[in-house]
Amino acid sequence: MSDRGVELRLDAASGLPFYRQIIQQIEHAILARRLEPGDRLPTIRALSVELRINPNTIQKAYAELELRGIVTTQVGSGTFVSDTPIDSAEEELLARIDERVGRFVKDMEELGIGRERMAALVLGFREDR
Amino acid sequence: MSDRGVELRLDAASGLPFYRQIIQQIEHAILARRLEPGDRLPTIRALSVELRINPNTIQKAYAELELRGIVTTQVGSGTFVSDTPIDSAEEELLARIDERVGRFVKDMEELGIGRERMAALVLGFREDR
DNA sequence: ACTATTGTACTAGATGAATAGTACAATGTC
DNA sequence: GACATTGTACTATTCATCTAGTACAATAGT
Repeated sequence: MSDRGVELRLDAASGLPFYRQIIQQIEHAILARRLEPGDRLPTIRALSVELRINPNTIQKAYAELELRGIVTTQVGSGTFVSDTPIDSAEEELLARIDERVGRFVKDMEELGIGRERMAALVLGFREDR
Repeated sequence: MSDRGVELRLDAASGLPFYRQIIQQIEHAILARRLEPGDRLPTIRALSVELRINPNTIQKAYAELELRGIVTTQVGSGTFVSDTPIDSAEEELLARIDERVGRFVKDMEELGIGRERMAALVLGFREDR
């Protein structure tokens, strides 16, 4: 069974709320095949202890993941990666997105731009002339 | 005197606060030479009426622009674009940044990604493995 | 059946930020 | 010098949103 699983790392300074970081990292782990269908996610309580945050915050993340069909939850037994968490069409799209975001972030960081500013630039950009 | 000046357009749905949109758009107008050194910006009150927002919101934007040396304010007469709002080294950098942001936004929009999501992806991206 | 373990629901606190309200100060104009 | 016009300062309200607290419900294991 090896080192299958998620290694969640929260960054309070990132500007992204915890629950959203969790979602993103789990999604990413699935795309990277570090999590596969059927794998069990850490229990809400276990994570809540490990990350030192409230159970509800993780619950919120898991709930959204379930809504998107990425995980399935079974009260009493846990939360599991769905059979087909991401269909292959979507998967390819996500891979492309990830690739572009990575390129962009790297480029911008080389220009000395921090994440927050990148985000602001993206939000405020207008094509107009 | 022509059509020199700014055409500010606020978008409440953009996720960026008004005062920041104002800053960004004025900066952009300067880079695009639609505003030049010495040009007078709309008065706080005039904008407050036109945009239907509180004077203080514009004041906040102008204050930050002044702090950055981009504009100069004279109580009684108004707010003006500084002599050298942006030095040429910085200008080139900003142009490059703008270009990359534009490319990125366009790419992502073609993939069906909205601004908010782009911002979240940027904030949460991790190079790790 | 019992008990522990899992997720769930609901409420409330806390925080932070953006914007608004209102009154003030300085300068320009006549 | 009076008055209008400009920016400024300070406070407070609104608002959203995340996170925490706490108690509940369902399932699994024995």
